[in-house]
Amino acid sequence: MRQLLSGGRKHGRDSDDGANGRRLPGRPRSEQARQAIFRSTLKLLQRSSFSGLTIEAIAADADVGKATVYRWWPNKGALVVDAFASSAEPELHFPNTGSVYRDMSLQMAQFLGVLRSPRGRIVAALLAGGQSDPELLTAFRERFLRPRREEAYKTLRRAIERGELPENLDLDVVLDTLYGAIYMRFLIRHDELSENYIREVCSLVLGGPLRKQTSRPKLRRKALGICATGS
Amino acid sequence: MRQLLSGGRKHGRDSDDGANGRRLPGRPRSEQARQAIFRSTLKLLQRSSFSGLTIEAIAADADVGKATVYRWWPNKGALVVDAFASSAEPELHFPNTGSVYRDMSLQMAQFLGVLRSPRGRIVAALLAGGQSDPELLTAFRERFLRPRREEAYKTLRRAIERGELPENLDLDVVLDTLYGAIYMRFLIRHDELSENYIREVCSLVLGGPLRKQTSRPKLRRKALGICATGS
Amino acid sequence: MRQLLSGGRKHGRDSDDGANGRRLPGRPRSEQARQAIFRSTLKLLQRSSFSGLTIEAIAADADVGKATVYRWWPNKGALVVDAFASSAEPELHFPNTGSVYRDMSLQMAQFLGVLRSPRGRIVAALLAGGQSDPELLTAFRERFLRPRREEAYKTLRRAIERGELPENLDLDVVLDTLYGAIYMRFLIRHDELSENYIREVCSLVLGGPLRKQTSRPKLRRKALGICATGS
Amino acid sequence: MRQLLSGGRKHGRDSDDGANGRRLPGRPRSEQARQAIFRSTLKLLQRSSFSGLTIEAIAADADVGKATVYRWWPNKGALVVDAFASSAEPELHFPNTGSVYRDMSLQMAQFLGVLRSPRGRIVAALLAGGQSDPELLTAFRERFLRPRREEAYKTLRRAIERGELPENLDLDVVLDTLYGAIYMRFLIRHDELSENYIREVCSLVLGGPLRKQTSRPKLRRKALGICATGS
DNA sequence: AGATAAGCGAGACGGTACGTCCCGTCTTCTG
DNA sequence: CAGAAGACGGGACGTACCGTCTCGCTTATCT
Repeated sequence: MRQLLSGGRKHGRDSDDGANGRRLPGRPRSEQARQAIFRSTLKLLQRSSFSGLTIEAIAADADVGKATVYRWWPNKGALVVDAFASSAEPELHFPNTGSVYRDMSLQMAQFLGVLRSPRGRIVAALLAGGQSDPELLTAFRERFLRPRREEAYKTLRRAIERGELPENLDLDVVLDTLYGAIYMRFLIRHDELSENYIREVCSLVLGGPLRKQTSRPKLRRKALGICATGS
Repeated sequence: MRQLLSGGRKHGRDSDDGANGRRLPGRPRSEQARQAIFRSTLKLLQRSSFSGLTIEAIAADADVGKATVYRWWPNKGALVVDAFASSAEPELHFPNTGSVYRDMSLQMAQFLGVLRSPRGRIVAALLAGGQSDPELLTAFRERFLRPRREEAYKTLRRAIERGELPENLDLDVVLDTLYGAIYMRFLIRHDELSENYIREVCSLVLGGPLRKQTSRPKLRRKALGICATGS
Repeated sequence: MRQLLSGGRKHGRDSDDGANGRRLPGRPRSEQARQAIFRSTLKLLQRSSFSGLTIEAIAADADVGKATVYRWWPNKGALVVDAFASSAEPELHFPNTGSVYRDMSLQMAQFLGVLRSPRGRIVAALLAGGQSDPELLTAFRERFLRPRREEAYKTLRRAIERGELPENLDLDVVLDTLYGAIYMRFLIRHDELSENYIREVCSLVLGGPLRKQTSRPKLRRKALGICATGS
Repeated sequence: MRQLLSGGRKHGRDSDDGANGRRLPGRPRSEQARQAIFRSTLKLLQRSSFSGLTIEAIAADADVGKATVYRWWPNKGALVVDAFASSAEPELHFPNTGSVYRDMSLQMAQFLGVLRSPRGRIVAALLAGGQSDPELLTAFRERFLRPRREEAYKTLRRAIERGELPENLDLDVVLDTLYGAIYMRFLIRHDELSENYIREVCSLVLGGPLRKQTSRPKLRRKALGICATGS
């Protein structure tokens, strides 16, 4: 996962921190340039789409030679995913409230916040670009999706231990159903993507909180309770 | 909605079928060229991605002047969506089996078939392109999504009338949850997109068929039945 | 010379004036369109160069179908030369003052007036276009140059008869030397093209008028001494 | 005058030969590409006219990117004039025989040789193109015409010092009359452009050589009689 | 009067070249 | 040896005209 899409140059990050602590000869990589490139990438990506973003523009905006970009990233996708990862890491953790419904809907609401922020454009750009660049998609999965999913597993397993969810549940199916509902409205934009929508999705998939039951009793009873036992 | 993304030329389709039956002066649009362009677009799109597809290549493949393409479609996206819609219309209908679960899962399996076929690339291309071109996304929604959704509403309403689903159900939430699960795995490709996955999603969201109960009794009872009553 | 560059259609000009006086069936050529095309051609040529002039623009400006232009003129050059000839005929005649110097310099001054007028652009355009289109050059010679040259021969022969010029003079050499001096400054634009320049050229080639002698005594005395005193 | 029509890029010719001898950073301009472009330009110009010449064809023939052409020359004319100047510099000098007539007619015959060679097409192309592109014409004057004219002045001044020509002669008028006669027949092509024509023009304007008098006695006697006998 | 014929405007057609943009690579000098 | 600068061959962009074509309509002569 490390350096997923980056080039394998001499002075790249992670290359000189071996046990010996020796550095290679020659000028070391400019951390300043690296960050300027990230900054410009994210900045430009908020104005244009993935396909409208050009290395030329990034290099110009970052006051950096085009070759410096190509030296460290093999293509646009690798750079974008790196820039995204470098900026998005610390957010989006799962709470532990003692209720799956609350844990999941809170985290999904956080995620919704990200999608609505300027960084939402970047997520869209990554997924768009990933449709024609498998490595970009891989990077998105490894660097963004997987870390969150690991946490989500824990949240769901806690719910199973508490008895809130059945034991033989396929966690991936649950998570893809929950998050798929978000991604769908985010990517296709055919309907409102609101906190209330998230609550309804969670209710539908996880069973809602007590106060929700009165408003949707029939679905639960009919679709799953009675139907299940009575027929 | 008609001619959503097409140029506003004189001899466009739908322009001469008014009540008067008169044609405009000037050479009429070449239906032959139009179809050759569609054919080449779909053909090339199965080999390359949306961004790798070029108008130049389409025109060359269709033995058509580049200007003829630009005369009728303002951009690549408009052309692709038109070509896709012209080829995808007649499929993907909903059966009426008397069971929501069966109706929905059958149609979703059909849809899965499309996504797995060469035309799946086109759906991916449209959604990717749509992230930077709102009109493309609009066209996708109007020409592809909406017709299917109208049918889906009917299917769900039949289920409500039969008492399979509760009356105050938000149909859009149900549909986005079901199809979002498909789109998510289709676009992010992090996990298998199989008929079995579809069945599990339908079970989770709609409640499974009778024969499925034995295999997943706990989920239903725990997640929704017992949980609902017990908490 | 007739219809030098025009196409050979049925209803073209000069086609129905045969002995029989019969017209062909079918709609006759529109004289109105013909003149509108000429008008637009000359108008547009004053703004742009020959190569910058387009049939498309002429047709649009003349409110005429592009095919109507192509029906009657095989190419841009033919049209331009036709338009020019239709507008320039009546000018540029030679006076008969009894002095070659005066006859020639007066006519050359008239010509200078044409070159300085908006029509000068057209002469330049014709000669420029003629460098890559032999027919255009031929048309320029036949329709514009030759008629004037015929008159010029007469003027020079009168001078020979009067004894102003020697008998075995090559008239073409004299005329090309005189007019070449004008064309050179007109086309290369390296120096002033004034009435005074014309007088000096005439003096140099033909011998100047008596009153010019004081200002340029040595050249005159040497080059044309006897001539000057003898006439 | 230097770089008359060339673009103002960093690594253009003449840009690094300052006193310091330092080069600018960045890849230097490819001399190889420059010469290949010139070669192809001249080669193609001998087959087609100025307007038929395309940058696209030049770039293809020179195995060079189209952008490389546009990087250094703003338009076709600038390129053509540059290519022409780079190939025509060393010729067309004036002899010093002790006779204006001989000096001028010899040089004019050399010039005639150029006009008749494949390079003649280029001169025609330049003057044609120059009618719609003032900069092209300027370049032609500065790079081609002026150097020759400087030499011509010296030739004529020598003649004045020798007493062959009068002192107050307007040299430009003489030269434009002589060369105008050539340019006129070259550009309009209405009559033969031969060495004999040149001799006749020189005789007419400068007074012929002694041995020429027998062949054209009347003109000479009248026009230049005294001069001829008195010298 | 009707048939036949040709010109008219409009405007779409397959093409070609335009001049621009960016690609990803390269070559050079500077730090 | 990295970095900036910037030129390189390449290729697609979207536009402008080319000269041709197919329309519906108009204006004539010929039967």
